[in-house]
Amino acid sequence: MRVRDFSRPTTLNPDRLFGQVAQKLAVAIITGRVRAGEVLPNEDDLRSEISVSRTAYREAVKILTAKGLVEARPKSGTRAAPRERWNLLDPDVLSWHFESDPNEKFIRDLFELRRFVEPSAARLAAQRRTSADIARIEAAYRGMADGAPYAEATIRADLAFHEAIFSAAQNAALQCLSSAVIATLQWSLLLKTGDEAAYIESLPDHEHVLLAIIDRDGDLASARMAGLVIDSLNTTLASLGAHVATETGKIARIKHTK
Amino acid sequence: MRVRDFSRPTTLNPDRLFGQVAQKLAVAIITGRVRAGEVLPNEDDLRSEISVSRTAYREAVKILTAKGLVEARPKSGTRAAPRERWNLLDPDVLSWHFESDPNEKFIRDLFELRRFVEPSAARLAAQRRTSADIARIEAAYRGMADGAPYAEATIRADLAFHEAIFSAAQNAALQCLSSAVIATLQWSLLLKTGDEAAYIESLPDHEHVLLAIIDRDGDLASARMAGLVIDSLNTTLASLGAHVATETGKIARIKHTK
DNA sequence: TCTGCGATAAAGTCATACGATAGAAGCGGC
DNA sequence: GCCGCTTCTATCGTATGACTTTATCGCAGA
Repeated sequence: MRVRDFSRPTTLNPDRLFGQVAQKLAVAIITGRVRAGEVLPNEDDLRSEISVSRTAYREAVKILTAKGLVEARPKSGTRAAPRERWNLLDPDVLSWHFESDPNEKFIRDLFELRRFVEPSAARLAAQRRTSADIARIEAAYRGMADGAPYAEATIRADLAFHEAIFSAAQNAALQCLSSAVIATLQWSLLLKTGDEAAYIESLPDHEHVLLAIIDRDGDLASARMAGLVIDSLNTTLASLGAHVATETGKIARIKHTK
Repeated sequence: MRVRDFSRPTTLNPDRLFGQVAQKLAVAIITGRVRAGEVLPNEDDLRSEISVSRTAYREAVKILTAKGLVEARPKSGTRAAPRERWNLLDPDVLSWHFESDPNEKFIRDLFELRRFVEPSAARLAAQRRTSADIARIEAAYRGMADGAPYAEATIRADLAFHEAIFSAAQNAALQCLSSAVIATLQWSLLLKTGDEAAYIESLPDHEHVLLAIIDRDGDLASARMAGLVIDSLNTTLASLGAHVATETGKIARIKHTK
């Protein structure tokens, strides 16, 4: 499944050769086409599919190594790493997940993380926000309210809304999780596309969060954000169920990890 | 400040050349010796300091690119990226932070993250733990209780305790944060070294968390873990204050971001 | 002053070569 | 025939030199 990916192209240069190779390999690993075995088929693959020099190949491997997707041991070969080693929260790794089918367990995990993290971020944002932060969040909210549901600009505004809140929380470590939240949102919006009612109903929730942050009411902002996330999870799971039900052929591919 | 680093050597191969170069560059960036300017002095530096081929240098740069520390653009050169782009939660990036002086703001940020995430992890662990999880957590606790405070084995047991709880939470996304928590703990333990009272007082807290998880009491586990984190933050901040007060020469180097 | 084209610098790509070593295959001794 | 040792090979790591691509900067012309 190839979907629209609105995440900023953080590090991988998609137009550069090593970036393309890295993406190709990463997707093969993440989708499970390559397990914990040798990645060596690529050495032939690069000779057959797209002829690429060893330099470009090695640099692609270095990128994947840095993100924990592969492990290159001195002489025994370059193997795909087990999933526990992957930096699942790395923006690129998350973005590569969009190339594969939705893994329901992983989406649940991400939503769980949102459920824990985003209310706290909203609380901090309420306590620490500057007027500039308010302007950013408010602009994003307007973009959501004014645009047509699921239009590209509207989706971008939705993502910007949540990102601005993380930014206002003034916590560098927390900020790094915003990419994971953005990815979760993208999955969610993608699956819900067409369910305009759910989108419109979520608008007041967003506004309530905004108002609580303006009022510097941390508890309220946290509670409202928690409600927002839970609603989002529920509608997403409903859509996911519908998704699975309609696309019968894909049921088997919805993998629950263990 | 070079300190003991107990984090598993995730990806960087310290014995390999490109790994050493990557570490060298990363530390230079993280400590702030290189700002958002050119990293290009290295091209000469590698010629003067340790003569390293262009291959090894480029692969090191690729690693740093993958972790968001540098941005390489065709003509304008390879620049150190602004801090917002860094993958601060990447295990290697965290481990490289240990090469620099403690940044109080960053430690606070990490503790804030712990404060939000770890109680939730404890709650999930209580709900989902298997008997194998219990065995792991309990073994780690015993290691903490039996060993001498701040001995290497004891510290490892402490880290293992928290990691085992993350593992028991059965959430892949959450699990990725365990490396950040481990890093926070290491800073904390390092700063508190010598304060045996604080360590001994924390033992019952750990045991209470363990018991709540055994009882599958999520609320209790969460609350107790929250208390543990807060206590840890308080004693750490106290030690940090003492640290700053005694090492007068370093006060200026304790940087508050912005 | 603005526009555009070429010079230029740096990253990116390719090809080749050699060294080191882990793991496998082959060989010989018991 | 089984076991241990040697050799052999595959693969990663490193080095080097040449060429390509790209984007910035400055000069020249309108």
